[in-house]
This record gives sequence, C-alpha cells and structure tokens, in this order.
Amino acid sequence: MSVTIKDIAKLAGVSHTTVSRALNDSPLINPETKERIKAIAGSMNYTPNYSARSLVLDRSYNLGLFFTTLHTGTSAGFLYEAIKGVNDVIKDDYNLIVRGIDDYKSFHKVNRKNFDGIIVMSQSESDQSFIEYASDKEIPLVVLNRPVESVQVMNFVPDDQSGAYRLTEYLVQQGHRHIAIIEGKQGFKSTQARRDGYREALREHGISVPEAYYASGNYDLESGHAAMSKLLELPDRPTAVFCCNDDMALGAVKAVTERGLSVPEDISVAGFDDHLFSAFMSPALTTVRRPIEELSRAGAETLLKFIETKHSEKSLVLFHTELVIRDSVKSI
Amino acid sequence: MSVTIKDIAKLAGVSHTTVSRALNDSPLINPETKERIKAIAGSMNYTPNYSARSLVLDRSYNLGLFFTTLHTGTSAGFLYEAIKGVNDVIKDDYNLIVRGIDDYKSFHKVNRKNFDGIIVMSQSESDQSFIEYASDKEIPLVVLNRPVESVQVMNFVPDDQSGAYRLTEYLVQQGHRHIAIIEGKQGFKSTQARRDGYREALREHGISVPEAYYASGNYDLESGHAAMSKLLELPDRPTAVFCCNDDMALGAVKAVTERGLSVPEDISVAGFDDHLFSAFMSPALTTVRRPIEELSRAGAETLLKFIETKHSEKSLVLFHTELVIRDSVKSI
DNA sequence: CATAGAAATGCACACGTTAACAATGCTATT
DNA sequence: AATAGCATTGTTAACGTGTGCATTTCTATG
Repeated sequence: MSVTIKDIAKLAGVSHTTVSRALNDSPLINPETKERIKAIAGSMNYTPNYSARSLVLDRSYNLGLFFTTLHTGTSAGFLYEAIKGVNDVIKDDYNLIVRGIDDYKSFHKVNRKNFDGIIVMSQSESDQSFIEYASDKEIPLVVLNRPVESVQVMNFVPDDQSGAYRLTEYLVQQGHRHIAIIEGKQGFKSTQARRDGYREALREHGISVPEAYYASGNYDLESGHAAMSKLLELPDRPTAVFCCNDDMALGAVKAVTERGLSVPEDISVAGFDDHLFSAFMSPALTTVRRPIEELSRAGAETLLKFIETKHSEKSLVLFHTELVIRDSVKSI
Repeated sequence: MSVTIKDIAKLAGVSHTTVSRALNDSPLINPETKERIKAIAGSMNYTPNYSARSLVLDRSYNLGLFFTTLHTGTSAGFLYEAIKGVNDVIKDDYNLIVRGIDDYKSFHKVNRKNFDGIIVMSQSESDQSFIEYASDKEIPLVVLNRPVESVQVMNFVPDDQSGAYRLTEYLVQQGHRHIAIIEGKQGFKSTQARRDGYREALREHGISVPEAYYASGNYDLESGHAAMSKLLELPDRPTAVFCCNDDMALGAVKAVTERGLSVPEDISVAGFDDHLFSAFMSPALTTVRRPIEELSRAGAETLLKFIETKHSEKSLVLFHTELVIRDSVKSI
C-alpha cells in the first residue's frame, strides 16, 4: 500500500486535515508545522492520490488534445508540432490525453468530469459534431486551426489568406504573370482562404487568371501530380504554380520531372504549410509556414487560464503566417 | 450536477448497490432488473465517475506513452506511427497520455496509482533511469524500439541488424563493391546494430572495407551532409553509401547534388527507417522500413493483457524489418 | 409441511482527499 | 478581569463507486 496523508498525520501527531492543509500551502497552518509536515511527507515519499483528489475537487487534471483523425489526412508533422506545443505549456500536474475523434465509438466518456479542458486541432468539418458536443457539455474548449462558426469557442487559426496573398505577391515580384493554382479540398475553409488570398493578390496587381489556371486538388500528393499534369498540357502554360499545400507541391514537382522538365528552370512551384520535408526536397520548396506549434502553445495557455479564472474571450484570433523563400521559384 | 448511480437507484426503486452490480454485469443480478436498470441508466445519460471508480478499484484507466524527448531527435513520423498504433489497440476505456520523459521535472507523479501501465518508446539510453524507476515502482511496463538490459521488461525491438544486413546485401547484388557507411550516433544501440549488419554482409561476400569508408554521423541531417562531403573527396570514392537513417541520407543526397553530381547515376545512396518523406524525395529513397506502428500495436496489446492477467513473458522480441527498394540505388 | 439451499437484493463501510464548521488557546483591548 | 477576536488545529461529512456480509424471498427436496 502506498502512503496517505493519514499515515503522515499519525507520524506527525496531527490530524489528517492539518496535513492536507499543510501540503496545499494553506495560510491557516503555522509555518513551522507546515515545514515539519512537508519534511515528513518528503521523507515518506508521499504522492497524492489523484483519484481521491479528483473525486472531491471535481477536477480530473486531464487535458484532451483531439485530432480529426489519426488515420489518414493528418500529417505527422502536424501531430508532432501540436503535441510539442501543448506539452511545452502544461505543467507537471496535467495529463495530456491524445486521441483521434474518429476513434471514439461514442462520446459518452468525454465529459466535464473526465476532462478539465479540451483542445481540438480541427482539420475538417467532420468534427463539427464533436465540437458542438463538447461545447454543449460546457467543457472548457479551444479549437485550433479551423474557424468555427456554429458555436462560440476560443478559436485560434492561422491566417491562411494573408499567407497566400504574400506568397502570390512574391511570385509576381519575381516577374511571373502566368500563375496557376492547384486548389485544396472543396468545402474546406482553408481551401477558400488560400484561394481568396491568391485571387486578391493577382487582382491588386492587375493580373487576370484564365479559367484553366484553377486546377482542382484535394490536398493529397496524387491530386497534386494529376493537377500539374493537366496544367503542363495547357497551350498557355503557366510559369509558376501555387499549390495549396506542400503535399500537392511535392506531387506537382514529380509530375514536372517526369516530363523531363525541371523546377524551377522550366516552371516555378510554391507550396503551403512548410512541412518538415519541404526544406529537403530538391529543389527546396518555397512555401508558407503555418505556426502550428505557436498556435498550440497559445491554445494551451488560454485553456489553462480559462480553467483557472473561468472566463476568457470566446473569439477568433488569427495567427501570423510566414513566407519561406527557398529554391523552387525562379526570378524571370 | 451529473447523474450518479444513486439517482438511478432512486428512479428504479432499488439500492445503489444493485445499480452498480447491474451496470457491471454482475451475475448476482436478476437479468430482468439488470435490463431495466440499464435502460434507465441509458435514458438518464449516465456516465460513470472515473475518479470514484479509480479510487475504490485502485486503477486509473490511464496508459502512458513516453518518448525520450519531444523536442529534438524524435522524428515526427515516429511519434505519429507510435500514437496511431497504440490508439488503435486501446479501447474507449483507456486514456492515452503522451509525454516526453525530459518534460518531467520529477517522476513523482508517475506511479501505479496514476498509470495502469506504461509504454516507453525509447530512443536513447538517457531514459534508462526512467525505465528503472518505473520498473522499480512495479508499474506494468513495456519498452519499445531499444533493447534494455539492466532490468527485466517486456521489450519489443526492430531487428536493425538483419535489416542492415539485407540492405547491404542488396547493394552488393546490384554490383557494388565500394560501399561506405555513414554511421549513427555513437553509443546508441541502433548505431551498433546497423553497423554490425553492414559489416557482416560485406564480410560474408568477401568484401573488405577501407577505414575511410566508416564516416561518422549522429543521425541528423547536417551530419549526413558533412559525412558525404568527406566521402566524395576520397581518392577511392565509394559507388554506394549506406546511411544509417533517412535523415542523414537526405543530407547526403544534398551534398551530392551540390557538387553537381547526381544520385543514383554518380553514386548510390540508401537509408534506414523509411521516413514519410523518403518515398517522395528525388530520387525516391531505397531504405529499410522499421515497423514502428506494428511495434506499438503489439506493445499496447501485450501491456493490456499484462494488466488484465498480471503475467507475461518479460523478454526481448525482435520485429521484422523490411527492405524497401526505390530509385536511389543504381545497378552497376 | 418443514427446511435447506440457492437466488436476489440491501446495508454499511471503505477508498483518500478536501472543506465547512467547531473547538481550543492565546493576545490585546476595555 | 472579562471578553472579543485571531491563529491554529480537530471533527465530521462528503465526493461516487464497489464489495463483504447480512437479509429476504423463492424453490426444491425429503
């Protein structure tokens, strides 16, 4: 059996209440007894029983970090940065529970008793029901990466539109006038934001885009390959292609090389996300970095603050994205 | 307030004991009452209070998945596959807590009360003390990825040596006779195993290796770049280089291209690990796949079984690695 | 018909912690 | 000297669940 506050109490010749107070730094306790008790607790190698504490305090000390899915579509780097960011913030006294939303057969066990707070790293609208469920159960909730409209939550999102804008503007500055886009998955907020940024930049520079330059994709590698293949067959071939994420950019580059052409000599390619591999492809990919780790860190901090103070701004906060210039875009 | 078994008891006109037994499928309870109570519980949207249950049952329903570090050295793919593998196995009633060992200021809160079991994805000997600590506290423990000798634990490890052997043999089969190696971090078990596999294959084929062909590295990208740079300056330049992981292979390829040479035309390169990006580099990397996800799945399964039956083989199990042939090795 | 035994249910306590309230001793103020 | 008030500690109950033992009810057997 492990040691409890009652054991300490016996040894110290006080009541277990006094021990509890002493260990929790209650101002009610005489500083001397407090020290004495702490010393005894230390020497007995005492560790509090969290279950008992949770029961009476009605707090689990669990934080949930939920992803849309862990199976497909979630990039490893994404998971990595998110976990790192959150773990950096929470102290030793919280447990970080990582789960894919689609792994739950039922949300039954997700409730305020089991989770002091929840961070949803949302990648698609499919977890809308989960978000609404958690919000409904009044579990402290912050949603990252994707703007949520149906319910009021703390919501931290990278500013995809301005990232796409700056990237496109950069392409223009490098002398490109024929700039195509390979789009993300239809229906995703991120797809729209990136397209909007692209459009806005071109419009402001007085560049019009032929219909054929809008190539459809779905964020995966193969779709990037297919889309680029089509673009290359165009009579009026673009000199630069903005791929809405790095995965598709990788597929696109592959399509170019397969045709015996080269990036960036024959055609420039840019991506979005700054995946881990992007710096090491050849050519190293010019892209836009999304601050996933910062996002997660900020999310965790806000969540903790909310748990403690019980109030916070439930509003959308945009996070700065950053243009990363490498070697896949040629100046012409 | 949320609903408890006492609320159900009141509504059903029985004692809370009966409710508890009914919900736990005790054979003591009349099947009809059992059904009735379950129905009521369902309609009231009852969820058990895990803290209370934990307190009396002395089980936390928490499983820990611990990495050596989450900061540097842990590849994202590694983390991803491990989490996926474990999460695939545990049912809805366990929480998976993910943490970097070096994030703990003190292991104090790691004990049998807080964790029903622990999986350590060990990447270096620096977590030896953690493993011994957990073993000492008699927390059900399985260590993955790295062989542990100082204590008896369930230990699942990829067979790096045979993987390195097969890869090297493949290089020989492709006609290579001048095969260099870029080694991993000194002191790591994996470094030694891979070097051993490499040596063994060459010895068995009667190929001797000049001292200069042993290039030192430390598993990171830059070290691969540096090591390859040296190898390329050798008067007796190798025709193939076995890099002890994919990260270093990537750096090595970069070093080759920077010199205006090309892989695999001028020099063949092979890696180890089968990182996510490896299939998409150009050229796609020939490498050895380590079954991290299988490892994790098996580890989780064994751990759960141990938790339930309280006994299991505490021994080392090697997992099959797999040669993945792509485009970075030329037949000469 | 009496009774042994099985089946079903309830009572009371335990798990380890916190907290409201009570109690004690002491100091300072009148 | 009486008392108000503060500092410190103790008493007791509570959180929600599971379980050993007692109790009741029913069934079968002689």
